[in-house]
Amino acid sequence: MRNNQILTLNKGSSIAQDTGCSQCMRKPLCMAHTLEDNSLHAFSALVNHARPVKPKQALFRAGDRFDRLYFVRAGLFKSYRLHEDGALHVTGFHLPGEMMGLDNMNNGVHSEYLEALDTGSVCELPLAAIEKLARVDGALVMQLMRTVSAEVSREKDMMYLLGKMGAKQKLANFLIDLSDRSYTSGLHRNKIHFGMTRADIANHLGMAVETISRILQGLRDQGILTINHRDIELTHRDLLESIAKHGSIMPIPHRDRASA
Amino acid sequence: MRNNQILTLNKGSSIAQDTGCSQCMRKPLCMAHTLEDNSLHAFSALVNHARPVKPKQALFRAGDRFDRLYFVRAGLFKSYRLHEDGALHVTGFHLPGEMMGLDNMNNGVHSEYLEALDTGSVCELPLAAIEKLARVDGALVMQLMRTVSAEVSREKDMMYLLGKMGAKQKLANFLIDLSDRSYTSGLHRNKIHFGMTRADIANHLGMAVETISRILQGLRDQGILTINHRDIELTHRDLLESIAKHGSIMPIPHRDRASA
DNA sequence: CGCCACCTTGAGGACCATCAACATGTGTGG
DNA sequence: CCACACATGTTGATGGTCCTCAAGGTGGCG
Repeated sequence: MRNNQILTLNKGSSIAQDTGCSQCMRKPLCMAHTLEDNSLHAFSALVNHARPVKPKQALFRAGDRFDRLYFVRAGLFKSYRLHEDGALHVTGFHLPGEMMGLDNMNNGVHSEYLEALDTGSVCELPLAAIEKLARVDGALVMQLMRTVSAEVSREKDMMYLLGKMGAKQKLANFLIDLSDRSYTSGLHRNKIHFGMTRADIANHLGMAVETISRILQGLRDQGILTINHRDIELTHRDLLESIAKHGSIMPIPHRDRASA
Repeated sequence: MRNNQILTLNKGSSIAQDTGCSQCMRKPLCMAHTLEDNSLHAFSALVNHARPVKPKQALFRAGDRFDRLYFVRAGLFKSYRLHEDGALHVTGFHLPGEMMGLDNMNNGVHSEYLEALDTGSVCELPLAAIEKLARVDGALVMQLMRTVSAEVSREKDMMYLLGKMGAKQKLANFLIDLSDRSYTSGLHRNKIHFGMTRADIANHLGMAVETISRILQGLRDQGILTINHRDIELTHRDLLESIAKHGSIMPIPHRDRASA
């Protein structure tokens, strides 16, 4: 009982009038949500909607031509890079409504791999369409810029996390982030389902799998969350947030501070 | 004998016909370099050129309205964030030709601070202008996207560095990167001049100042570089690159490898 | 000259990666 | 339905890397 009902929308044929943006159930999340009716129509006409994707299927590989942007309609995706020395680095996970594939438009060739962890579907926006759209509606370009900017912002957060935080704080932030994004995608806020392995998480956060395991058990022992395979329930979000912010549980938040 | 000659171009008046993009000495580095003559003209007319900046002067602060993009014309800049707990995080350094200020267009308010480390100058592109320009020339939008995409790509590199590398490897990569970018900006490749303190570097790379110091001395003792205050000369770039790639000096690069 | 910011050097210990072994779950074929 | 293999996850012991604290050195600028 995963997201099959979404896929079936597109199953029978490729006519799929009903998969256009205006009636998309993900519209509130999509970058298209701010567009006016006529702009939305133009946008929708240029998008390839709801292409189904199977688990482990790759949307693109490093070296592939960079000719379109992707938006998650359903499912969970991960992107990663392969470095010269053979090291693999998981650069991100992608939930419904989020943009993917903006890894290196610069030289027209992807630098990342992008693959599905789940059954899912994506919408595709050809790069060539953007230029056209820009002429029709400048606001859309601005919206695209905003989406990209948000991505940049999130990556700076990630840099802070990777550079400055201890293992526990990293994981706490990861969980909260995932929880928030799941919630934005319409799922329950405190019940997270992973599609990724702990190795994926560890790799992404720059730590060892064993450390993930230990910290997770530690949080469970403190009664902050419950674990069941890849399902986690946050039973004490406040405490987890305290760890995410300060690296440990703060007794009572002070309000006075002789700050600089 | 820093970059004063550039500033003097703009000193006398603000008429400054000669500070337009078409004759800018930084043009080869700027995102404007791919534009056709007529597009370039339209672009140039909307840009505020070569605004001079004094050391420590802030171009914007977190909370300021996000209404323009900046391009370094001369000098060195650093951007940083202030986190809830009071922690400061240096998010990047910016050399001539590079774009700055795309930290959070999303909600129209900056999330970073951006300030000059040196005397310098910047060009400003009002956001409102982008929308106009898009209608004139779709290619410019694409160019902007490419610039942004390059930024995203660089940040992913940074995530890898912060998450996966040891201290020595981090610093080696930082030096090489700085060297390359200095070179791109027209300076000598193996003679780097810092405008930033070691504390800034340490903060940026997620390490302690003491570690920076120690590793730098270590590299000096190995004869890989020479240090003079904030001037560093790379005397054995190959060795430094080896450290940057593998975390240590590799004896002889193998060419045969039973890879997967 | 003396202050202050910046940098260096040393000693000790925390944190977490690593190695190793085991547990649990999942899928496959008999 | 069971047996087996493989992937994934847990748990424990050990050591290295690098942060922290502390003290001293250096240069710039009033």
